[in-house]
Amino acid sequence: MARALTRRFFDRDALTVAPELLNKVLVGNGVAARLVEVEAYRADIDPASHAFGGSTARNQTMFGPPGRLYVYFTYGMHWCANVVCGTDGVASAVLLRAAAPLTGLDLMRRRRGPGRADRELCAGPARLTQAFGITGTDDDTDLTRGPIRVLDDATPPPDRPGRSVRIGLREGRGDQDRWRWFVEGDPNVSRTRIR
DNA sequence: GGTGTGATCGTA
DNA sequence: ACGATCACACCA
Repeated sequence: MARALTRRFFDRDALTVAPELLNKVLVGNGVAARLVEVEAYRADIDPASHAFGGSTARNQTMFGPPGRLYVYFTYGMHWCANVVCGTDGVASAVLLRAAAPLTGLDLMRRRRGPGRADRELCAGPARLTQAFGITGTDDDTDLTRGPIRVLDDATPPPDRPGRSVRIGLREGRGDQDRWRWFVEGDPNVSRTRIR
């Protein structure tokens, strides 16, 4: 029996929430997948965060209540989805980077393009949103109540999750930045190209 | 397995 | 000008 995560779950530091999101189930728009890779972003100490420079029209959602989707458009063609966290007074979020498809694989394949291997459906932040049909219209929707939710089906996060620096960033790297967590050995973890 | 490059446009 | 990316070409 699966329960939707409540606002209380997200009302904590993104660095605490991120590893606990591993193995939770993202469900909505006719599909479901188990989260296997996430990254934390924190505007106060994090030059890589979209909110590092303060509030703008684009990053507004990150300054709002926890448990909402922050969806942004990037590279002129891709959408990426985050869960807003509640770190007090700090715009923070967890980027959903990859998931293992559970149900609705036909629908995912229809959205992603025919002939995709199962492991290519949700292995990457923009692939995941495409497989789920998530776009800018889903920005600021409530993940604890809305059509898209995160479920706890009593599968615990890994005891020893994989951990690394974040992917694709030029800013915000350092010894303190090992804010990417993933399920070690899962074939749906995204290809990691660190620049 | 890996690396290199073009696509494409909102944001700062 | 560049990006919290992807797909495909090509090499190994």
